[in-house]
Amino acid sequence: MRDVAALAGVGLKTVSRVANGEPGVSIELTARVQKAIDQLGYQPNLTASSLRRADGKTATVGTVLENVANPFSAALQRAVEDVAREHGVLVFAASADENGDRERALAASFIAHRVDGLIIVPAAHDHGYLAPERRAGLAVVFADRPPRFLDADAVVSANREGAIAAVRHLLAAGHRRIAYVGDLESIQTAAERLAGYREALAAAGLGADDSLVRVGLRSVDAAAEAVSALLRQPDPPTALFTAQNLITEGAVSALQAARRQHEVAVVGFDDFPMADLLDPAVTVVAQDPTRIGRTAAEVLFRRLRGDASPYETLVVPTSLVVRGSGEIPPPA
Amino acid sequence: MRDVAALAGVGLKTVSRVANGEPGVSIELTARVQKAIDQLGYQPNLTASSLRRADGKTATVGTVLENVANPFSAALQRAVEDVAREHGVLVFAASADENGDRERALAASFIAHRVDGLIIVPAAHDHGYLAPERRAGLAVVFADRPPRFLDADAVVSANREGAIAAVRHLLAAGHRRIAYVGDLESIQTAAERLAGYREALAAAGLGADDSLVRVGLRSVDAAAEAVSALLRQPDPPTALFTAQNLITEGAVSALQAARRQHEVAVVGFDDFPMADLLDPAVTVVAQDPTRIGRTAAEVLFRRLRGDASPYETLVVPTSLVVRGSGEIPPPA
DNA sequence: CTGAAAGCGCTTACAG
DNA sequence: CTGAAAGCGCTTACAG
Repeated sequence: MRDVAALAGVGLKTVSRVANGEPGVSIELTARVQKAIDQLGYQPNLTASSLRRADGKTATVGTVLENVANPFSAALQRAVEDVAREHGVLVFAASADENGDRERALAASFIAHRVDGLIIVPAAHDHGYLAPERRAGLAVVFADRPPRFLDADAVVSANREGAIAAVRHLLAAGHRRIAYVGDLESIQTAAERLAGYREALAAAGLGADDSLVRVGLRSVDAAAEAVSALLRQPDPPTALFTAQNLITEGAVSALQAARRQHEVAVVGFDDFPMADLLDPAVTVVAQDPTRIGRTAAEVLFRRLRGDASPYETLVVPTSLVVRGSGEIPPPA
Repeated sequence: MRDVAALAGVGLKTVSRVANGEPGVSIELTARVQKAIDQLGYQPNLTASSLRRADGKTATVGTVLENVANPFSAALQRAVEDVAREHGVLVFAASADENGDRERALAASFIAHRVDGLIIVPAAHDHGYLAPERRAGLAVVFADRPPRFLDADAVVSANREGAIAAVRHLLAAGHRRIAYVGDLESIQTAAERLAGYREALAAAGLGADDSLVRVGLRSVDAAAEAVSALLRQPDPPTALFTAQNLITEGAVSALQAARRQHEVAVVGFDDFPMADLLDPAVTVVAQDPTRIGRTAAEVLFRRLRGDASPYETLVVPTSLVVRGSGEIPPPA
């Protein structure tokens, strides 16, 4: 910028005005400065300007995802990117892999880089660590799961309602022995889905049968094994509610291995690619990660614009996508 | 930092030394400074330090992907993130959606934010625009596709060889009428795959039959329609080489709709989730986006460390994953 | 071992 | 309309 000013024979401030499109520079000087800019290939340094700028904004935000490589996180990230682009803001992406320490480390790194805001899919179990930063002006929105020990904006799926819809769908097909196959109960969304499952069964007058509940499954293989075991037990389920993506995949794989995919009904929570091309096609309660991401980003930018209304939790509805596997009737 | 120095009763430089873990500060002063840091909740400002620092590095890099939401891009992004983390570097992610102007705009934005390096999956057809920045010290590595009109490092898949392997596999099963269903020929990787297809056929003494080549397909639906049309033509193919992810999905969907998925062989280029759970499971030539991303990032960080050896293009091999659809024999 | 002065590239708050 | 001085939060290059 100094070089541009020297070449154009003007003051530093005049170059700054031209570079930022500020009004009040004569046409003649504007042209001279522009010419010098082009000639030197000058590129403004946003990081320097944000340092001095009154609001201190860097025009960057960070997302802490579960794992960019999984479709849910990727769709959420893309939605955040699209909203950020409308605001001329760049997005850092990072994966915490369900590791609370990693989440904290990533948040700290984002803060050191002075992001304006953070969108976090919680891995940690205590978000109090963000309180001081927030007081210092950082905007934070939680996505997919609510924060703990911190009052903040959050955008989540209707987990309990979605689970209820899934189980009701199986009940309507005539099933009475419906298994729940799910992730760690310590994950808030997983707990909500299990609660929904229990609530739907209770509403139908069915007691809880713990032999039909399998939780704590952390991989496709673990889910497949759990389903295989369920199928082999004395009084097996006639239908499965699989409470998450990878678990649905494991369940389908186990049913195929046992050649029972056309006998045992399945409704999965969360949609996945190719679900409609499987045989049978898989009925799911679909979440809407794009809408979750977009909504979270919109809330974030509202806060950055100064909105100081009370924090709120927005719930994004799920939708039942009927494809075949969930409509298999129980054996006569 | 000024506040910390005041509270600890030391000079600014001493705080700087403690914050950066530089040696040569007495134990006593270190303790006093540390206490002040904790008490004030001081967080160093990386963006300010990089401004003054000798090397000017910001400890950030940017990736311009096709679209974070697709599995290939997402896996690549994740691999870049993992390598960057080892170097204490944060990663911006952005999607160009095959739009060259968007790629340029994103690169310009990253440069304004003073990233140390860029990993680009090319959408533009001329990368000369990066030459001045590179001279100014920016590191750039291209992934998945080579750059044009710019000498630079690139990491790509063995597209031609992979296509040859796919077609040879179908030839070995006895097929003679093998269709090519692919994306825009203007995409360099797509052109390579088509060339590989032609080369493999020629090597088997089979002439080119243009009625079996469908290109320019930009969506799942377009691919499905093209395959439906192929199946209806007078002398239909007995096997399909689908040259990309979404096209394979469309082809499988069209075959299922025609109930011919067990009669017409398919080998796809690029693996996809659930390929092994389809009926028949889909044989593919798998790319390795994780390795592409990791390799590109490693090259980038080598350059940032000062490696000035000649630019090179690294080729990541593909692998044939035999699952069923590619082993269907031609009708007797 | 410690710290005062200068400066990174820019914007702010003025004065002309 | 134009620009010189001060300062954002830090590191560099010194001097003690």
